[in-house]
Amino acid sequence: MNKKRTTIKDIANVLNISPAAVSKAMHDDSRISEKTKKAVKRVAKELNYQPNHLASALRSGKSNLVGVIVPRTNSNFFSSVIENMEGVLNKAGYNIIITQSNESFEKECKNIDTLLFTQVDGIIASMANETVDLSHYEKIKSKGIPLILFDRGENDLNVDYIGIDDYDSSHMIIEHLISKGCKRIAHIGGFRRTRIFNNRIRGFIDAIHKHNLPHDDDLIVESSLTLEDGRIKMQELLALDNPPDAVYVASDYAALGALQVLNEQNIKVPEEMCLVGFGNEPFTSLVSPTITTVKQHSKQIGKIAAETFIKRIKAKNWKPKLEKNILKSELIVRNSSNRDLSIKST
Amino acid sequence: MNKKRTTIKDIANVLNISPAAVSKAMHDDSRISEKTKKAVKRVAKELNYQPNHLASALRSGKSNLVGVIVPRTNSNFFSSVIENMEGVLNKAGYNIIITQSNESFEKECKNIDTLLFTQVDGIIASMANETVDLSHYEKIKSKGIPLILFDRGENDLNVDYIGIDDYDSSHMIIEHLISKGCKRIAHIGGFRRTRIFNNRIRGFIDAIHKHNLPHDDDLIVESSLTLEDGRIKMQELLALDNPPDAVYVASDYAALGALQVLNEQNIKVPEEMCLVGFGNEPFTSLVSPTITTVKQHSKQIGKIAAETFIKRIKAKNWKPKLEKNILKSELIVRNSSNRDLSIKST
DNA sequence: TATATTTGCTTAATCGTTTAAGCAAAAGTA
DNA sequence: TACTTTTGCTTAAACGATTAAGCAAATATA
Repeated sequence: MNKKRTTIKDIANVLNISPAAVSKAMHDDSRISEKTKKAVKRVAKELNYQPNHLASALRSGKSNLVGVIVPRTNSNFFSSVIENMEGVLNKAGYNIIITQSNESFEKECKNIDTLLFTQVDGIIASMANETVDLSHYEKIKSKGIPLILFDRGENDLNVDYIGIDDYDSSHMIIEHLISKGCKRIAHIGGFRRTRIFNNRIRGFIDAIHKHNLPHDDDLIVESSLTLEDGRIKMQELLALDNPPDAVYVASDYAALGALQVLNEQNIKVPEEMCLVGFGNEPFTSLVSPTITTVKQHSKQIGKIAAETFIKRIKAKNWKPKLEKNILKSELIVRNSSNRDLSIKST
Repeated sequence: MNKKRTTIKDIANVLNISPAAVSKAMHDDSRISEKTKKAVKRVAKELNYQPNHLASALRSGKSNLVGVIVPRTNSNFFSSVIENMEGVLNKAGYNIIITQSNESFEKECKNIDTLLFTQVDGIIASMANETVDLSHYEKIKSKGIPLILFDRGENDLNVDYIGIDDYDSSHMIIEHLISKGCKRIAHIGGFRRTRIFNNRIRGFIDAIHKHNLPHDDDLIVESSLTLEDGRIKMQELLALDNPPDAVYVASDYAALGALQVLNEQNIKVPEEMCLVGFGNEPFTSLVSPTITTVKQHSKQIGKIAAETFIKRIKAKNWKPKLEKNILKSELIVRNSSNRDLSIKST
């Protein structure tokens, strides 16, 4: 029962040098001879030395841990972002702690406390739907550790941000729908208080105006964008005196709910109603009809977020110039909007 | 720019007592007077004291961190397990570090190294599909920290395990299909080397025999159970001279692939072919027809796994009696197998 | 009143590493 | 040869908490 871990002291004893020399040898300090370095590394391997992360973190003030906060992990988008973030961070010697807010403001605050308590070197987060008060994020900033936001961000916080161009995405969608002959387009959006949803709504309205389509307030609704919200809002839209001939939903989950209602009411998609979602969740290609949606480049977002963190850590002199990475999104046209123009036309 | 954190020393200075007294007061040591405790806690709050987790972990040898390894987080099952595990562990003062293996053996090994390096107090894991060699898990055991497996476990490791009764689940499914008039049932399973898939196959075979249905080796196939695998294996089954009238697929993803093929080939589900999946992924209730599946009680599995860990930590004297929690699963009957018996009957 | 026990703290060592400071010996320079 | 510089290490003090040991003063017990 060999409970005792090997420490640098043990290595030092074997080689009759000081623990300090061992520590420096392990870090390839220039003031240690190659011979000693070789010997130290050999003995370290022989004794199966595993550095005590806590001790080095305590001494150096660095934990080599990055905290990640996402609304939930069981979304394809977030899980893909995390996977790619992890790849970059692991290579740079960082490990990540993933926490979920479940879209709850309270849980998000707790997560931040947990992460700060764990002495993470930085936090990469995507805000919960509920979040309006930003004081807990200010807390991170005031500690002086890097904070990077992605997808769900907030301009007021004045921190690095990586996301897609939501405003432009709305334009892409509207132009696609117009090209499919749609004349009266509705938008089931998220709440305006969240930046990305506000941008999507602004993009929607501006694109509508640009192309001289009717701007009817009844056609723009806000919700939490759950599947159930999608159902309810779709029903409301269908009950209008003058219902739309296309719906752009700001989330795939809500789009699915809308699709269910359309199927139930025997409204043919895309013939009678075009439908577009957002996020490219896997199920969009599995349901019938398959749903046209927007790909958010989760891989790049993850990588860039991680790289931005590393830049911030390396730049000791906290430069105020912020990274605002806005990626172009990609429209994935599927059956829910891909109707034959030879029948209906311009 | 107030970079300096408050330490117990600062509190001690304010109150003119020793840091040791402060530490004890914070931990409600019986040898500290109520008056001092009150004062310490008041000053701690005033100075916004946050205990340095690294220092206490280093000294006490406990990190209060639990490592979690899952094949992937973007599955509803695993994300729900994690959420519930987290609830229990947070209450007990533990935080969790989530890592994903992406079903890769190599990544799993790396994750274990990462977690051990981070000095976690225990590891709760579900094994990757690829994993056959168990030496890296033995490494955890040899460090003397608790290892708890769930869902994807392995008897040879001789550790605590929480999962559902896969053998019994197969029986439930077969009996349900027989009650729906199915006479020739096929099984698209996972690889036998993984315990749960082996159990499902064993259960399938035994149930077939028990009810005197034909046991045809062509009707039992093994695969990685991806959506694509489901497609391929379904096509193979349909190409048989004597194809089945029902298919039990050991994963919802593969079941979805099978359903796509059936839809494409205009084979009516459930009239001509009954289909049952496994896992109760959300999309099973979203596709058309909805898929009959098995609910795995992710919430309970998460909770019990966390509670088992806590038990192990508290039981300093490493009792060899292992927890083997086998929960009963629940069959969720949906349209893909719910055919009208008044037409076809016993 | 004398002794034992309890209370409420302090002192100092410790966890394993990093790192500033320092010091010989070796090598370079004039 | 006499000096500066570089090399290759050592010493010792941190980092911030925990904790065993100890010691007065207060309280209890005989």
